[in-house]
Amino acid sequence: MASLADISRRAGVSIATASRVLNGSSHPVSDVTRDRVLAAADELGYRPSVLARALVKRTSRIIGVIVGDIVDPYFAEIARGVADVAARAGHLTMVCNADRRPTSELAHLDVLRDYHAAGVVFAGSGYEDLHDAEALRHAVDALQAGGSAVVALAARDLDCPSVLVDNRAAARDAAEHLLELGHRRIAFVEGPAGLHTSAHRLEGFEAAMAAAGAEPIRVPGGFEYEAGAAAAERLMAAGELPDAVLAVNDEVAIGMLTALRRGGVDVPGRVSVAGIDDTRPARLVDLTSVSLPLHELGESGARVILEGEAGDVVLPHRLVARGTTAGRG
Amino acid sequence: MASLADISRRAGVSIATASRVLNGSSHPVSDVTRDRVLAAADELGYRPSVLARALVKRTSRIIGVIVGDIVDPYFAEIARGVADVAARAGHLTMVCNADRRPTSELAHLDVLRDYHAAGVVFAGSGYEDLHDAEALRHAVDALQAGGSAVVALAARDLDCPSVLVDNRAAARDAAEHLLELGHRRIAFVEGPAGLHTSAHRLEGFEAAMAAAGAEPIRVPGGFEYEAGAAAAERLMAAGELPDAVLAVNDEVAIGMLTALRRGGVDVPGRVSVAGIDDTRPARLVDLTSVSLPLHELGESGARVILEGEAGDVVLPHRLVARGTTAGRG
DNA sequence: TTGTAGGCGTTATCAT
DNA sequence: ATGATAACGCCTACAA
Repeated sequence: MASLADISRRAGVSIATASRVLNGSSHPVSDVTRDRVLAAADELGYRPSVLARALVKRTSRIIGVIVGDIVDPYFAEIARGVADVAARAGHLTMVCNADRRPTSELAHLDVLRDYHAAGVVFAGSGYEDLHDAEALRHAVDALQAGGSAVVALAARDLDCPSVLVDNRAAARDAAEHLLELGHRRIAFVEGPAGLHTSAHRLEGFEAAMAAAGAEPIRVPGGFEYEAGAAAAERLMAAGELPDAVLAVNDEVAIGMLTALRRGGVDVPGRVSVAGIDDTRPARLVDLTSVSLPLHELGESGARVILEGEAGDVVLPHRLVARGTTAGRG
Repeated sequence: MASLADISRRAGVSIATASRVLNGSSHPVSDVTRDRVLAAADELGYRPSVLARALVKRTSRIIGVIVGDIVDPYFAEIARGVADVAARAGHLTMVCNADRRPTSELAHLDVLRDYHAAGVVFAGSGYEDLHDAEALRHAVDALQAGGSAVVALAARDLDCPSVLVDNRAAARDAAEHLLELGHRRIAFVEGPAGLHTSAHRLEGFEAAMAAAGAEPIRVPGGFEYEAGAAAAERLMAAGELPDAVLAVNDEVAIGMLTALRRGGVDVPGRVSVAGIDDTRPARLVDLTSVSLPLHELGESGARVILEGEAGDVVLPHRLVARGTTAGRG
């Protein structure tokens, strides 16, 4: 609460001088005055007002991360990546939970703009056919016009740099792994409808199947455990189980795996199961998955904001074969 | 970017008047001028500057939630609870990841203070013997002196209201469930050392065991999957398996469960496994657990900040018996 | 090298 | 009912 005025008074200098030494200005200041100011600031426990500073400089050291679901480990890992480099640069990162609702994203963007955020990171994928698409683009424009940097870490119809992973290739690699193990009847548990990521992963799967001349089986799903479990029930109820199943993400794969085993189905003996993302739970249950550089994604995102690093990059992924996939008996 | 000055000019009124109608002041304003101002604001797309406002009012509509680990579903659920009621009141909630490091907590508290946060919620437990305890208390004092409300959702050595769950009772209930099933040799996988929550849950377990005249077995652990898996390995390597194991939380229980089954141990046939928290993954793997009102905890926390609701409350929990615990064959 | 002064966008006090 | 105007705390030309 000690302000620059307090410091200047105590140090016997003008506010301007105090300001100059206290904010690393390049403006020359004699060593003696500098020391006096520093001493005064120290004694009074001076803390610059970020509010006042943001008001005049029109930018703050805040980075917003818009995530689709804060409980999803996928986003949590990305958020940590952002926070790590942001913190190192003295920036604060705030994780905003959009609950996969565009209107909620919009609300967060407004707030971020209000606070003159240094930048905002879109961690999740956008919707293919979006009613609020226009509004979203406007919000992003406004943000950028206000000096905030914007970066997307997944496919979005936004005019901003991006750091991505190749979801089609990731799904294709997983499918090919299953095919190489000798499986032909492979089911794909789809993600939420309308999401780019869902569509891309499905495309990758179908491409691999088509190339192998195998018949793809599609099962509706989602992004959460329950969806995987429900898909498993459906598969088991249908009587004829597939040789293998690839899920749109790890959570769904684990839901599938668990329900299958609970239903007495031997995994990987009878059916192989694989996921995508390679989040922490995947490693726990020894799930075959495609490892995505989630943390790096976040780090890179923060860097394009903080250091103006070039965007439009695609980071590499790699398949990690574990205990839930095996060759045909 | 349209400021009050712009509006007042366009509406042909003073800045003061424009301000009065635009911020729901109780100061009387004639209907005609009000309409003119409203119209001008609308045409110019006026948005009040939260920064300027916070600067003069010395308070902002930000609520900070300090979590120990953003990947932990326990915290995610609490954060959602806070965000839900905060959003309804037009407040923004920012989730701050402290990585279970007091120094990190301190840093976040500083920022929150800088922004004159309306309040801060400590979602996680404090440390029993903390080097930074003094600093933390100071930070909280400063926060409160600055007008921010503070509330703790777990045991902390802080001078602030709290909304809690009874961790001792929760662990005791779980242990009693195991005892009632006829188990005698029960192991407890402990949480991270030095954390209040860890200590309380251990106490509850030991109290139940003592009351039943059973010999408690303690196994070091942590809060994550890996700790549970490691504990399982240790147990299996030791040769003689316990009848049942209670883990300090669900993640550890699931790590235990998975490792046990992978090691060929029948759960719950040979050994029963239970956790505490009842987070989403627990329901997935059909884990017996103690259900804590995590979301409500967050909601209540937000309410004591927003509505000055009385603190120092203890919310009820309840045991949920599922498929990982069974009576002795 | 140091100081003066205007401005950032609001709110609030005091006149009118 | 309306309007000046002084804060709030800081930065930054422009002067000296």
